[in-house]
Amino acid sequence: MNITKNLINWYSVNKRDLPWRNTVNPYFIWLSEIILQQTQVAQGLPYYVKFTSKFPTVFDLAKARESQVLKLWQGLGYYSRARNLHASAKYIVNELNGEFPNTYNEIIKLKGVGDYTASAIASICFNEITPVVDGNVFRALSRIYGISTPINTSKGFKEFKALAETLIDKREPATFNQAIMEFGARQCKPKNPDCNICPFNTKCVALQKNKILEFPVKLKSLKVKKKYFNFIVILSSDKKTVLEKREGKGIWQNLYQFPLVETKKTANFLEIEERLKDFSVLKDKSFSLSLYNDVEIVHKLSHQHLHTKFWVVTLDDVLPTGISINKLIEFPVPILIGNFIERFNF
DNA sequence: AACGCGGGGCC
DNA sequence: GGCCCAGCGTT
Repeated sequence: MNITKNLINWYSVNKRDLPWRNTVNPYFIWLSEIILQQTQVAQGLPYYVKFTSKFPTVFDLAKARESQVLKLWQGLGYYSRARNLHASAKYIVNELNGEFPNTYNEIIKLKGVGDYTASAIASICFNEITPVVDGNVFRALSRIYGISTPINTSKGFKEFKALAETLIDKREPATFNQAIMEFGARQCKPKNPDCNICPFNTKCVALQKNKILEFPVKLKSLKVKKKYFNFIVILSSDKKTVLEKREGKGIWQNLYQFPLVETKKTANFLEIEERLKDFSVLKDKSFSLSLYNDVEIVHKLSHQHLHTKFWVVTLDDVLPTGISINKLIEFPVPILIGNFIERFNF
Protein backbone atom coordinates (compact mmCIF):
# COMPACT_ATOMS: atom_id res chain seq x y z
CA MET A 1 0.00 0.00 0.00
CA ASN A 2 1.24 3.42 -0.96
CA ILE A 3 0.78 6.02 1.75
CA THR A 4 1.53 8.92 -0.54
CA LYS A 5 -1.04 8.02 -3.16
CA ASN A 6 -3.62 7.06 -0.54
CA LEU A 7 -3.29 10.44 1.14
CA ILE A 8 -3.69 12.27 -2.15
CA ASN A 9 -6.70 10.15 -3.09
CA TRP A 10 -8.25 10.71 0.31
CA TYR A 11 -7.69 14.44 -0.11
CA SER A 12 -9.30 14.60 -3.54
CA VAL A 13 -12.49 13.22 -2.03
CA ASN A 14 -12.50 14.90 1.39
CA LYS A 15 -10.89 18.31 1.03
CA ARG A 16 -12.81 21.35 2.21
CA ASP A 17 -13.42 24.25 -0.11
CA LEU A 18 -11.46 27.05 1.55
CA PRO A 19 -10.66 30.46 0.05
CA TRP A 20 -6.89 30.02 0.16
CA ARG A 21 -7.24 26.80 -1.83
CA ASN A 22 -8.38 28.73 -4.89
CA THR A 23 -5.12 30.65 -5.29
CA VAL A 24 -1.36 30.20 -5.45
CA ASN A 25 -0.70 33.90 -4.98
CA PRO A 26 2.10 33.79 -2.40
CA TYR A 27 0.82 36.89 -0.61
CA PHE A 28 -2.53 35.24 0.05
CA ILE A 29 -0.98 31.89 0.95
CA TRP A 30 1.46 33.62 3.33
CA LEU A 31 -1.42 35.49 4.97
CA SER A 32 -3.40 32.30 5.42
CA GLU A 33 -0.45 30.39 6.84
CA ILE A 34 0.38 33.06 9.42
CA ILE A 35 -3.26 33.29 10.49
CA LEU A 36 -3.51 29.51 10.80
CA GLN A 37 -0.45 29.08 13.02
CA GLN A 38 -1.74 27.42 16.20
CA THR A 39 -5.22 28.40 15.07
CA GLN A 40 -8.08 26.27 13.83
CA VAL A 41 -9.56 26.93 10.41
CA ALA A 42 -12.95 27.92 11.85
CA GLN A 43 -11.35 30.56 14.03
CA GLY A 44 -8.96 31.93 11.40
CA LEU A 45 -11.27 32.00 8.39
CA PRO A 46 -13.09 35.29 9.15
CA TYR A 47 -9.73 36.97 9.76
CA TYR A 48 -8.43 35.78 6.40
CA VAL A 49 -11.50 37.30 4.74
CA LYS A 50 -11.03 40.57 6.63
CA PHE A 51 -7.32 40.84 5.84
CA THR A 52 -7.56 40.02 2.14
CA SER A 53 -10.40 42.49 1.81
CA LYS A 54 -8.74 45.32 3.73
CA PHE A 55 -5.23 44.63 2.39
CA PRO A 56 -5.63 43.10 -1.10
CA THR A 57 -1.91 43.36 -1.87
CA VAL A 58 1.33 43.35 0.07
CA PHE A 59 1.63 47.06 -0.77
CA ASP A 60 -1.62 47.83 1.05
CA LEU A 61 -0.45 45.92 4.10
CA ALA A 62 2.94 47.62 4.05
CA LYS A 63 1.30 51.04 3.93
CA ALA A 64 -0.88 50.41 6.98
CA ARG A 65 0.01 51.49 10.49
CA GLU A 66 0.87 48.78 12.97
CA SER A 67 -2.06 49.75 15.17
CA GLN A 68 -4.43 49.21 12.22
CA VAL A 69 -3.01 45.75 11.66
CA LEU A 70 -3.28 44.91 15.35
CA LYS A 71 -6.84 46.23 15.42
CA LEU A 72 -7.82 43.89 12.58
CA TRP A 73 -5.99 41.04 14.33
CA GLN A 74 -7.77 41.74 17.64
CA GLY A 75 -9.19 38.59 19.20
CA LEU A 76 -7.02 36.15 17.28
CA GLY A 77 -4.20 35.97 19.83
CA TYR A 78 -0.45 35.53 19.46
CA TYR A 79 -0.13 39.17 18.44
CA SER A 80 3.53 38.87 17.48
CA ARG A 81 2.17 37.22 14.33
CA ALA A 82 0.52 40.51 13.36
CA ARG A 83 3.57 42.60 14.19
CA ASN A 84 5.87 40.27 12.23
CA LEU A 85 3.42 40.09 9.33
CA HIS A 86 3.44 43.86 9.06
CA ALA A 87 7.21 44.13 9.39
CA SER A 88 7.69 41.48 6.69
CA ALA A 89 5.26 43.24 4.36
CA LYS A 90 7.34 46.39 4.65
CA TYR A 91 10.49 44.34 4.04
CA ILE A 92 9.02 42.77 0.90
CA VAL A 93 7.93 46.14 -0.47
CA ASN A 94 11.00 48.15 0.48
CA GLU A 95 13.80 45.62 0.03
CA LEU A 96 12.38 43.20 -2.55
CA ASN A 97 10.45 45.64 -4.75
CA GLY A 98 7.24 43.98 -3.70
CA GLU A 99 8.26 40.62 -5.18
CA PHE A 100 7.54 37.74 -2.85
CA PRO A 101 10.56 35.48 -2.23
CA ASN A 102 10.13 32.22 -4.13
CA THR A 103 12.35 29.62 -2.46
CA TYR A 104 12.28 27.99 0.98
CA ASN A 105 15.67 29.52 1.84
CA GLU A 106 14.49 33.03 1.03
CA ILE A 107 10.98 32.69 2.43
CA ILE A 108 12.22 31.52 5.83
CA LYS A 109 14.09 34.81 6.21
CA LEU A 110 10.77 36.60 6.71
CA LYS A 111 9.96 37.44 10.31
CA GLY A 112 7.34 35.11 11.72
CA VAL A 113 8.11 32.42 9.16
CA GLY A 114 9.73 29.23 10.40
CA ASP A 115 10.29 25.80 8.90
CA TYR A 116 6.64 24.90 8.69
CA THR A 117 5.42 28.11 7.06
CA ALA A 118 8.36 28.35 4.65
CA SER A 119 7.73 24.76 3.55
CA ALA A 120 4.03 25.39 3.09
CA ILE A 121 4.50 28.52 0.97
CA ALA A 122 7.40 27.10 -1.07
CA SER A 123 5.49 23.94 -1.92
CA ILE A 124 2.04 25.41 -2.46
CA CYS A 125 3.10 28.45 -4.48
CA PHE A 126 6.31 27.31 -6.14
CA ASN A 127 6.12 23.49 -6.21
CA GLU A 128 9.28 23.14 -4.15
CA ILE A 129 9.68 19.63 -2.75
CA THR A 130 9.83 20.45 0.93
CA PRO A 131 7.57 18.63 3.39
CA VAL A 132 5.49 20.37 6.03
CA VAL A 133 5.60 19.13 9.61
CA ASP A 134 2.86 20.59 11.74
CA GLY A 135 0.64 19.26 14.51
CA ASN A 136 -1.47 17.33 12.04
CA VAL A 137 1.53 15.65 10.41
CA PHE A 138 3.00 14.71 13.81
CA ARG A 139 -0.26 13.07 14.82
CA ALA A 140 -0.96 11.19 11.59
CA LEU A 141 2.55 9.84 11.12
CA SER A 142 3.11 9.00 14.78
CA ARG A 143 -0.06 6.90 14.77
CA ILE A 144 0.38 5.20 11.42
CA TYR A 145 4.02 4.30 12.10
CA GLY A 146 3.73 3.97 15.87
CA ILE A 147 6.52 6.47 16.51
CA SER A 148 7.01 7.23 20.22
CA THR A 149 9.69 9.90 19.97
CA PRO A 150 8.33 13.01 21.73
CA ILE A 151 7.31 15.49 19.07
CA ASN A 152 8.33 18.57 21.05
CA THR A 153 12.05 17.75 20.94
CA SER A 154 14.56 18.52 18.21
CA LYS A 155 15.17 14.79 17.80
CA GLY A 156 11.48 14.21 17.25
CA PHE A 157 11.20 17.01 14.75
CA LYS A 158 14.14 15.73 12.70
CA GLU A 159 12.74 12.22 12.70
CA PHE A 160 9.31 13.28 11.45
CA LYS A 161 10.74 15.72 8.95
CA ALA A 162 12.94 12.96 7.50
CA LEU A 163 9.99 10.56 7.32
CA ALA A 164 7.86 13.17 5.57
CA GLU A 165 10.76 13.71 3.18
CA THR A 166 10.51 10.08 2.09
CA LEU A 167 6.73 10.30 1.66
CA ILE A 168 6.22 13.61 -0.16
CA ASP A 169 5.06 13.30 -3.75
CA LYS A 170 7.86 14.67 -5.95
CA ARG A 171 5.44 15.64 -8.70
CA GLU A 172 2.73 17.06 -6.52
CA PRO A 173 4.39 18.39 -3.36
CA ALA A 174 1.72 21.07 -2.96
CA THR A 175 -1.13 18.59 -3.05
CA PHE A 176 0.65 16.11 -0.80
CA ASN A 177 1.43 18.67 1.88
CA GLN A 178 -2.12 19.91 1.99
CA ALA A 179 -3.43 16.35 1.88
CA ILE A 180 -1.51 15.13 4.91
CA MET A 181 -2.51 18.19 6.92
CA GLU A 182 -6.15 17.91 5.96
CA PHE A 183 -6.01 14.21 6.79
CA GLY A 184 -4.69 14.99 10.26
CA ALA A 185 -7.26 17.72 10.81
CA ARG A 186 -10.35 15.88 9.56
CA GLN A 187 -9.74 12.12 9.76
CA CYS A 188 -6.85 11.49 12.16
CA LYS A 189 -8.30 13.91 14.74
CA PRO A 190 -6.94 14.31 18.28
CA LYS A 191 -10.14 12.95 19.87
CA ASN A 192 -12.62 10.36 18.62
CA PRO A 193 -11.20 9.69 15.17
CA ASP A 194 -13.47 7.36 13.19
CA CYS A 195 -10.88 4.72 12.38
CA ASN A 196 -13.52 2.49 10.74
CA ILE A 197 -13.44 4.66 7.64
CA CYS A 198 -9.69 5.41 7.67
CA PRO A 199 -7.76 4.28 4.57
CA PHE A 200 -4.89 3.19 6.82
CA ASN A 201 -6.84 1.22 9.41
CA THR A 202 -5.33 -2.11 8.39
CA LYS A 203 -1.75 -0.97 8.86
CA CYS A 204 -1.91 1.82 11.45
CA VAL A 205 0.41 0.70 14.26
CA ALA A 206 -1.34 2.75 16.93
CA LEU A 207 -4.73 1.30 15.96
CA GLN A 208 -3.45 -2.29 15.95
CA LYS A 209 -2.30 -1.77 19.52
CA ASN A 210 -5.55 0.00 20.35
CA LYS A 211 -3.49 2.96 21.53
CA ILE A 212 -4.66 5.71 19.20
CA LEU A 213 -5.01 8.27 21.97
CA GLU A 214 -1.48 7.67 23.21
CA PHE A 215 -0.04 9.15 20.03
CA PRO A 216 1.61 11.49 19.41
CA VAL A 217 3.89 11.40 22.46
CA LYS A 218 4.58 14.81 23.88
CA LEU A 219 6.70 15.96 26.83
CA LYS A 220 4.47 17.54 29.41
CA SER A 221 4.71 21.25 29.94
CA LEU A 222 4.84 22.91 33.31
CA LYS A 223 1.85 24.08 35.26
CA VAL A 224 0.16 27.32 34.34
CA LYS A 225 0.90 30.37 36.44
CA LYS A 226 -1.74 32.39 38.22
CA LYS A 227 -1.64 36.16 38.00
CA TYR A 228 -3.87 38.75 39.60
CA PHE A 229 -4.79 41.66 37.36
CA ASN A 230 -6.70 44.78 38.42
CA PHE A 231 -7.70 47.13 35.65
CA ILE A 232 -8.47 50.69 36.72
CA VAL A 233 -11.30 52.12 34.65
CA ILE A 234 -11.31 55.87 35.16
CA LEU A 235 -14.47 57.81 34.29
CA SER A 236 -14.23 61.58 34.25
CA SER A 237 -17.03 64.13 34.29
CA ASP A 238 -16.31 64.94 30.63
CA LYS A 239 -16.75 61.28 29.66
CA LYS A 240 -13.13 60.38 29.22
CA THR A 241 -10.98 57.53 30.45
CA VAL A 242 -7.35 56.47 30.43
CA LEU A 243 -5.74 53.77 28.31
CA GLU A 244 -2.11 52.75 28.37
CA LYS A 245 -0.07 50.99 25.72
CA ARG A 246 1.61 47.75 26.78
CA GLU A 247 5.32 48.00 26.15
CA GLY A 248 8.06 45.53 26.92
CA LYS A 249 8.17 41.85 26.17
CA GLY A 250 5.22 40.24 27.90
CA ILE A 251 1.81 39.36 26.59
CA TRP A 252 -0.24 41.69 24.42
CA GLN A 253 2.73 43.80 23.32
CA ASN A 254 1.65 47.10 21.70
CA LEU A 255 -1.98 46.52 22.58
CA TYR A 256 -3.87 48.90 24.86
CA GLN A 257 -5.41 48.37 28.27
CA PHE A 258 -6.85 50.25 31.20
CA PRO A 259 -4.09 51.10 33.71
CA LEU A 260 -3.07 47.82 35.31
CA VAL A 261 -2.33 47.10 38.95
CA GLU A 262 -0.91 43.63 39.39
CA THR A 263 -1.02 42.08 42.85
CA LYS A 264 0.42 38.92 44.41
CA LYS A 265 -2.98 37.68 45.49
CA THR A 266 -6.53 38.71 44.85
CA ALA A 267 -6.75 42.39 45.73
CA ASN A 268 -9.10 44.07 48.18
CA PHE A 269 -10.54 47.55 48.24
CA LEU A 270 -7.91 49.05 50.57
CA GLU A 271 -5.03 47.67 48.56
CA ILE A 272 -6.30 49.22 45.33
CA GLU A 273 -7.05 52.50 47.08
CA GLU A 274 -3.45 52.57 48.28
CA ARG A 275 -2.04 51.87 44.82
CA LEU A 276 -4.16 54.64 43.30
CA LYS A 277 -2.01 57.12 45.18
CA ASP A 278 0.64 56.48 42.53
CA PHE A 279 -1.71 57.59 39.74
CA SER A 280 -0.63 61.08 38.73
CA VAL A 281 -3.88 61.84 36.90
CA LEU A 282 -5.77 61.33 40.17
CA LYS A 283 -3.43 63.48 42.21
CA ASP A 284 -5.35 65.91 44.48
CA LYS A 285 -8.63 64.97 42.81
CA SER A 286 -11.81 63.78 44.40
CA PHE A 287 -13.09 60.43 43.19
CA SER A 288 -14.95 57.32 44.28
CA LEU A 289 -13.80 53.73 43.83
CA SER A 290 -16.02 50.72 43.20
CA LEU A 291 -15.52 47.13 42.11
CA TYR A 292 -17.25 46.23 38.83
CA ASN A 293 -17.13 42.45 39.03
CA ASP A 294 -17.68 40.87 42.41
CA VAL A 295 -16.53 37.52 41.08
CA GLU A 296 -13.10 37.41 39.53
CA ILE A 297 -12.96 36.90 35.79
CA VAL A 298 -10.49 34.12 35.08
CA HIS A 299 -9.03 34.64 31.63
CA LYS A 300 -7.26 31.43 30.61
CA LEU A 301 -4.23 31.55 28.38
CA SER A 302 -2.26 28.46 27.49
CA HIS A 303 0.49 29.38 29.95
CA GLN A 304 -1.16 31.56 32.59
CA HIS A 305 -4.51 32.19 34.23
CA LEU A 306 -5.33 35.83 34.73
CA HIS A 307 -7.59 36.43 37.73
CA THR A 308 -9.05 39.76 36.83
CA LYS A 309 -10.97 42.53 38.55
CA PHE A 310 -12.17 45.74 36.97
CA TRP A 311 -12.21 48.72 39.34
CA VAL A 312 -14.18 51.81 38.40
CA VAL A 313 -12.90 55.21 39.47
CA THR A 314 -15.51 57.93 39.08
CA LEU A 315 -13.85 61.31 38.95
CA ASP A 316 -15.58 64.58 39.83
CA ASP A 317 -13.46 66.47 37.37
CA VAL A 318 -12.42 66.71 33.76
CA LEU A 319 -9.53 64.73 32.31
CA PRO A 320 -7.64 66.83 29.75
CA THR A 321 -5.19 64.05 28.90
CA GLY A 322 -7.81 61.30 28.75
CA ILE A 323 -9.41 59.75 25.70
CA SER A 324 -13.11 60.01 24.95
CA ILE A 325 -14.99 56.84 25.73
CA ASN A 326 -16.54 56.83 22.25
CA LYS A 327 -13.02 56.51 20.83
CA LEU A 328 -12.30 53.38 22.85
CA ILE A 329 -13.38 51.17 19.99
CA GLU A 330 -10.54 52.43 17.81
CA PHE A 331 -7.78 50.96 19.97
CA PRO A 332 -6.49 47.40 19.61
CA VAL A 333 -7.11 45.71 22.93
CA PRO A 334 -6.85 42.16 24.30
CA ILE A 335 -10.13 40.28 24.14
CA LEU A 336 -10.32 40.40 27.94
CA ILE A 337 -10.54 44.20 27.73
CA GLY A 338 -12.70 44.14 24.61
CA ASN A 339 -15.32 42.00 26.34
CA PHE A 340 -15.39 44.39 29.28
CA ILE A 341 -15.84 47.40 27.03
CA GLU A 342 -18.76 45.68 25.31
CA ARG A 343 -20.51 44.77 28.55
CA PHE A 344 -19.83 47.87 30.57
CA ASN A 345 -22.44 50.57 30.21
CA PHE A 346 -20.22 53.60 29.61
C1' DA B 1 16.45 22.70 25.15
C1' DA B 2 13.09 25.35 27.50
C1' DC B 3 9.98 28.89 27.71
C1' DG B 4 6.64 32.67 26.48
C1' DC B 5 3.07 33.79 23.62
C1' DG B 6 -3.98 34.03 22.84
C1' DG B 7 -8.07 32.64 22.30
C1' DG B 8 -11.52 29.25 21.19
C1' DG B 9 -13.36 24.59 20.92
C1' DC B 10 -13.83 19.94 22.51
C1' DC B 11 -14.31 16.40 25.90
C1' DG C 1 -10.19 20.71 34.37
C1' DG C 2 -6.85 19.32 30.37
C1' DC C 3 -5.64 19.20 25.66
C1' DC C 4 -5.25 20.81 20.97
C1' DC C 5 -4.88 24.00 17.15
C1' DA C 6 -1.70 24.74 9.14
C1' DG C 7 4.39 27.43 15.15
C1' DC C 8 7.78 31.11 15.97
C1' DG C 9 11.20 33.86 18.49
C1' DT C 10 14.09 34.40 22.41
C1' DT C 11 17.20 32.94 25.82
